[in-house]
Amino acid sequence: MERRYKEETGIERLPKRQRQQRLVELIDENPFVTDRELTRRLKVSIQTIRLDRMELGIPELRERMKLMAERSYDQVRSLDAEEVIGDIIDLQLDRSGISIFEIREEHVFSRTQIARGHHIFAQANSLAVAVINDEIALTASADLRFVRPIHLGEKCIAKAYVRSNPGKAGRAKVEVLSYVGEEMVFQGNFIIYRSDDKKPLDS
Amino acid sequence: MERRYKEETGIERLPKRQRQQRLVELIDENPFVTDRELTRRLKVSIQTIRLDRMELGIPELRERMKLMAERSYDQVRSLDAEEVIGDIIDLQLDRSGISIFEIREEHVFSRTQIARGHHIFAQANSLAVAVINDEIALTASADLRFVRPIHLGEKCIAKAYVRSNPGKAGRAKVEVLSYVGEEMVFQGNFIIYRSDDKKPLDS
DNA sequence: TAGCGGTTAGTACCAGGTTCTAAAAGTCAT
DNA sequence: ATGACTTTTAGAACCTGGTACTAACCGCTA
Repeated sequence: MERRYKEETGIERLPKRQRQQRLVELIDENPFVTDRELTRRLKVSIQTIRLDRMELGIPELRERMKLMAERSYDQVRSLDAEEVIGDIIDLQLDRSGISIFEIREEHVFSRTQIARGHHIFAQANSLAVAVINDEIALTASADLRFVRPIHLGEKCIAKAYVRSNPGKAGRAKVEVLSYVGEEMVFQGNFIIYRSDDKKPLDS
Repeated sequence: MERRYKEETGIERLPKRQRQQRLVELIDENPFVTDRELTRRLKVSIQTIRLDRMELGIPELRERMKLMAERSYDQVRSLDAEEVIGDIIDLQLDRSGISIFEIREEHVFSRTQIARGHHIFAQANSLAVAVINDEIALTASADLRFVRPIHLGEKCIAKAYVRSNPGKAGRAKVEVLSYVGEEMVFQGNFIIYRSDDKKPLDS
């Protein structure tokens, strides 16, 4: 229930609900804040802060830091596995491959909710490199068409087809077509250098 | 100095140097280990563990977690600001722009230390979009050449030039040339849709 | 035998909490 | 104003995972 605090106290306090909301905001914008600091900001006792945290299910500072550390540690470990962007669900080396990539918050322009091009490229490029059956495969050149914008939440399915020189040295041509549902949203033609050639160029 | 412990103790211990090396390994492979756990693994007292940590300059568990949390927090924050990949150091809207991007661990293939193509593309693409003076700018198509591989630690300087339709509706052509030092390492031609046009395509 | 490096033990103290009990203060209906 | 009720505050005991410091001990060697 809302409470009207005595004006005599002269202390500006918020009703419970608003205070708890503010608490969430404060911790959100600085997860490293201690309860003691929060008492200063919210002008209530440390016990109130702690009751609020309990009600809201917000763990203590150390627990928050531990969670962040663990999360980042897991990420670092999986970053190594992230040689490929998107999940490859089918791969026939030197022939074709399919990968799925879901457009999430971090992939879109915040204003428009439209995926940034380099993520779409990254998926296609990764797949093109993966499909080449070679020690080292690097993108030499590419020709891209972004057919229509891809939005937050859409699942982008990339299909790669090796168009030339399968199993042979030098450069391979890979065509990648990306779809959302039935609709083609991206098309790219990649030239990939293979390791047996003398001068790999990139990727 | 090396010590030969009594065999009578029956306890297998390592000389100081090797123990400290092992300590580093253990903390390295699991940064969340407590001193107490380390006493179990290394069969020495907790004081020895702590002396070792001091000598080696390894902070306590909580400090380690805090550092990891802070590091990851900074990353998350910079990801948010990462509407543009690379630091833009010069921008003349509808004319030209320059950005710098340093190739770090997370940008390279671990095996070859060569930057993955999509990062180089991301820098160029971001710059091409940024240089267009419009509400919404999306990549419609692109034509890329990865001239030579870019390695870990190299600073990639991308220069973008608007080639057509400056300030006018429809689509703009942007050429991006990326250099390491004097050497051109990447070249891309982008077609960018501007918001005043009816159907933006991507980026 | 004294000295030295390395190890261990123990105590006091710390931050940043949790858990629990209890009391005080504010609010509302009657 | 009174009693019931929510909300806030206080305080003490306890916890983890340490730091800081003092003191002792062990094994070896000069």
